[in-house]
Amino acid sequence: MPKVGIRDVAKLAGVSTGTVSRVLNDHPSVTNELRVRVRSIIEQLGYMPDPSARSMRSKVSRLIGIVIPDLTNPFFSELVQSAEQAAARHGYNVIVMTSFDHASKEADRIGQLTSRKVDGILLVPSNDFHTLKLPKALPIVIVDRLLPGYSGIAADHRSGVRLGVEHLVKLGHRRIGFISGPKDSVPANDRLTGYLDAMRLALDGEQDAVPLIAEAAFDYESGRSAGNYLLARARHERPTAIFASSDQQAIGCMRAAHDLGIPIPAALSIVGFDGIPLASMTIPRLTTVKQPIQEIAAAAVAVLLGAESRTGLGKPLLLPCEICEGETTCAPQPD
Amino acid sequence: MPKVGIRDVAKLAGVSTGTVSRVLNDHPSVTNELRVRVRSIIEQLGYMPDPSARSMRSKVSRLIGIVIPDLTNPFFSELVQSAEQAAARHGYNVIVMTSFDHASKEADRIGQLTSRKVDGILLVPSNDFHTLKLPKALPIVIVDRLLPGYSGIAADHRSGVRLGVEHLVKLGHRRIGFISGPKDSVPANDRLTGYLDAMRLALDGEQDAVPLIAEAAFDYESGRSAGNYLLARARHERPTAIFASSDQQAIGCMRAAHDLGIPIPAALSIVGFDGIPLASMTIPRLTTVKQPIQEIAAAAVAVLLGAESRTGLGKPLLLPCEICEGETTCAPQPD
DNA sequence: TAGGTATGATGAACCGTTTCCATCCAGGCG
DNA sequence: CGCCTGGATGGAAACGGTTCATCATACCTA
Repeated sequence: MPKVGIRDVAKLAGVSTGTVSRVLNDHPSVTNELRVRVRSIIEQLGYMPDPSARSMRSKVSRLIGIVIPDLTNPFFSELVQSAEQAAARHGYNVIVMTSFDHASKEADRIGQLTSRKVDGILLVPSNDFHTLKLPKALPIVIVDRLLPGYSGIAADHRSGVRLGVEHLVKLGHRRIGFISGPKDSVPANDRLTGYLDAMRLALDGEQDAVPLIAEAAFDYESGRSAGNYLLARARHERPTAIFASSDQQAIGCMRAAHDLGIPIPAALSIVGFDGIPLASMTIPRLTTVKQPIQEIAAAAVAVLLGAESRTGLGKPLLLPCEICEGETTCAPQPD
Repeated sequence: MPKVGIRDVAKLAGVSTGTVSRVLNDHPSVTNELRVRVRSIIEQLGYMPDPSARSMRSKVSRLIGIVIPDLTNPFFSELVQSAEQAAARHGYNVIVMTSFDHASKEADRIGQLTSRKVDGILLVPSNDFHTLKLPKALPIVIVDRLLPGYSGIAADHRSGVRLGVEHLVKLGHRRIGFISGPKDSVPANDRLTGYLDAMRLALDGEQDAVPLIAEAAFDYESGRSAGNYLLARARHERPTAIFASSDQQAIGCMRAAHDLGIPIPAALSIVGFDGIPLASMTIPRLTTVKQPIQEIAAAAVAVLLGAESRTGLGKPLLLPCEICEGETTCAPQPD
């Protein structure tokens, strides 16, 4: 069967191709009656405009690029999925690429997307992101790992952690340990700052309220050894609660406590950060601070598509986190 | 800066645009000397051909579509990541879409990809896939959830499970329980068949070798209750080993055993299926049958791009699984 | 040496839309 | 009533490559 083009539609409708095109693009200056007639012909013929031809002339591809460090990371996979959804609602499709946290790969991917003429790029920068020159012509929105000097969208890690720590304080905890993320990670430092904020503001002056920090990577195993480190002291010196910078860390920490014979939450409350699906699958279910991934993705797409005007170098947009109470927190037991 | 087009390159090189085009596409009938000269001009000008213009005439988009049920599922996210890698090696990019296991969404996505003129589609069909009419014109390869009557690529679930069960048999186990997947899932049934194969072949005639099966969904919680069910009997009747149809099930089952005070692997060996990253993060590390995800993805892309000739309705390509020994298996203890 | 042929390069047509410009027509106004 | 204004439509150029029919050149062969 010969493919049906815009000319076929035009001929059958008895109008010019220009008019069909205007109907296709909802151009205001088409009579309603005509619009309806052309639409029905389009329907009848099963005509679908060719995106290449369209994009060649109009310079709009209805395609956005997503570059993330690692799709295997549940946080990013959920982010991508949400972004795809959001883009679809605007009639856009997404091209996904992985940088493997490698700056040169990242630059290459961005170049590919640029030459593909995508209408925008959603970028989660790799950790060894240095001073990548971003293509000036193309809308780029940086997500999650905000770069100083660039605008972007992320969860408000700092306030989120503070929320979680204050939750523990409200329950009566004073000796609250913190498992930090890697030192060179921007979000990790934001989270640490949130912890210090909360400790200072809520507990200033109280003698027990000394920050107690273990640095670790974000993964499970690191969380476990950080937990072991924090818990390796006499009972009345040991923290009664631990806030972990990631859910994976928190789960590792639960494991450490369990192995030490410390019951959760009776003798130790634990709060995680991220809100990945796994968090609700542990036993007991992990209390965690959930990042608003869907909202982040939706906002990023909205910015890219210019639904919200942004000039590029504004200040970052921070979205609030939310605490998800599970079963790993309760008031501290008397010694 | 005015964008540099093929004409600029041609003019500067003193050749025609046709020649430049043929250099771009490695057409054989260009002098080597000329090829080099044009290439250097291209480099010098930083010229990048416009994919839309290119695709409009040549009908090749260098884009492939991927439709999966759920990107949040670690198996699929790894599949997508591997496919993206494989496609990139061929100079292709991928458009990712999620069907949420919904047949109508799936049909819609496939339609979008078709009208985008992708060069092929990698499809993991949704579970309520009925008799979706696949666009005849477009190469489609079905992955993982094979459909009877269609060609496709998947891990050899049946042999893989058999491998795992035989591993347990070799260790000396006889009472081997099996946590199955949902009845209406094709891979779940393949896995069940593999279990039955192994039990029949290896243990035929032995009195203890009675299949012991619990049906469950693939998730963690279902695995836990299936584990509880299988383990709720007197010690000498209880299975000494359990094979779970997914790693998540296996981890849930570990939890169940732990809660019942059954030490792993001393009193119960457990083997999972899939080989997701989480499997190596449990304590003890889960022994599991790993699906060759990368190979599946690479093969699927190769088929799509016609690197391997395909007739469309050939027989499915099954790739072998591999056992990853962890710490959840050992010989059964004497009663 | 003339005719045939293989090879490399050319120029123009072509792909299927969008968009610009000219045209036409209806209605308002002086 | 003629002129002007502005909205609706038609017609064709333009977008930036690829490809096809042609052509020039040089090489072979009879």
